[in-house]
Amino acid sequence: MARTQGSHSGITGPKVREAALKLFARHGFAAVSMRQIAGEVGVQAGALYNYTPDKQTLLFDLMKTHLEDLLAAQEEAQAGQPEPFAALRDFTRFHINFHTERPEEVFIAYMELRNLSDENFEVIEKLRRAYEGRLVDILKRGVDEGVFTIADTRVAAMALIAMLNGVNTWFREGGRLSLAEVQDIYWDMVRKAVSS
Amino acid sequence: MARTQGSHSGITGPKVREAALKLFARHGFAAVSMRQIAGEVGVQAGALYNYTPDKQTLLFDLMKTHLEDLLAAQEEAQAGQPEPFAALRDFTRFHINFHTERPEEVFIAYMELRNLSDENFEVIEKLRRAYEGRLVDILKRGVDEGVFTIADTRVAAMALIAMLNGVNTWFREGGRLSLAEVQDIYWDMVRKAVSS
DNA sequence: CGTTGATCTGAACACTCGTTCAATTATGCT
DNA sequence: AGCATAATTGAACGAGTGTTCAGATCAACG
Repeated sequence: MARTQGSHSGITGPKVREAALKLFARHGFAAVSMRQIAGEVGVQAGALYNYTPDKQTLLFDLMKTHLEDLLAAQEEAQAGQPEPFAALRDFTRFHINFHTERPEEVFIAYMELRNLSDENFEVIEKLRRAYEGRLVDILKRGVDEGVFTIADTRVAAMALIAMLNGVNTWFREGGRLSLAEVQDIYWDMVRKAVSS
Repeated sequence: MARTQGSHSGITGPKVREAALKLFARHGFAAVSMRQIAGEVGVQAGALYNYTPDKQTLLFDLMKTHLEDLLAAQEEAQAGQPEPFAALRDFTRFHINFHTERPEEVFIAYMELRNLSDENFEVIEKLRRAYEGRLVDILKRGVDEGVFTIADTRVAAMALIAMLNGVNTWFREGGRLSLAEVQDIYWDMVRKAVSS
């Protein structure tokens, strides 16, 4: 046998990425085989190599796309907000929103860093640092304008992002709290943490 | 060949756990083979099965021991601190201290949950929740006594622990900041986050 | 309608995996 | 000193790994 009916790059390509995303998030990169991904797509393992040069690049592309989307979305959400206080509030809400909408991508981007080659790791790390930089900038502006009281902006940025990332470990849509309520609770803590 | 010189359960046993800890933390559970662990110990793969029934139990024991140590150490550090404010300060310092001292155990305990069987996962999750409960209790007492202002104690506990765990992702001994400085910075943020 | 190129199969390659076990040797006890 | 047993080896098991590729088939274009 060979090419199957209805096969098309525009369909199989996204399917491969979706299957990899789901399986990597669920079982971890190392624990998922190319045959499992192929099975999820409905194709033989060899066919995957029309869409990725190898398994690791598949992981890398997922992470890279996710972080680029994150940066682009953050830029749009934040577009021209000069007030540090409002900017921090928007950042907090945006971060929770974006991350709870993509739990699988987030999980992979934070858990599978060690499975990247050195070069790929550098690319991903640079993107992550760029995102952290956005928050650092907001905090610095706030400190300069006397709106925030922060001992160390870099540490504060790391601390706040870690705190916000924590939402993904427990929040489930349809649970005790709505997303809006969670956003309010976290914004309350963030706001107070950077106040005097 | 067979039993080697100097071989002893009291020596090889801990060596196996140390090797597994180091390798699991560095490469991830699924990416580490029993032969790699054995190589690190200086023994053949078969010999490992004198110390663990299987690979997964090896992981489980590492996680269980870590969390039990954490609970015991926290209990001792907190022993009879009735004041919620002082208790939260002590908790913050203790948590940072304990976690930065055991980066490998912490990493494994948070990253390898999905590699546990259902029963093993339940045991670990119960221990983790017990630890979170310690913080929830402190926060609740503080709210009752009017010392803290918190919208949702459970969420606040999760948020604070996530924030404190973040230290492990960037802190390195001998870096720009000392551990004491880091503890002060985080305590400052924690304190403010639960204040009115 | 015929042809070309994209797409997929299925088999194969060369390893690696976790785990078991008979055989063998060192250690600790009497 | 001699013996029981704890500790380890090394080979073996069956299954699974990522990746390659010739050959087969389908889709689309001229």
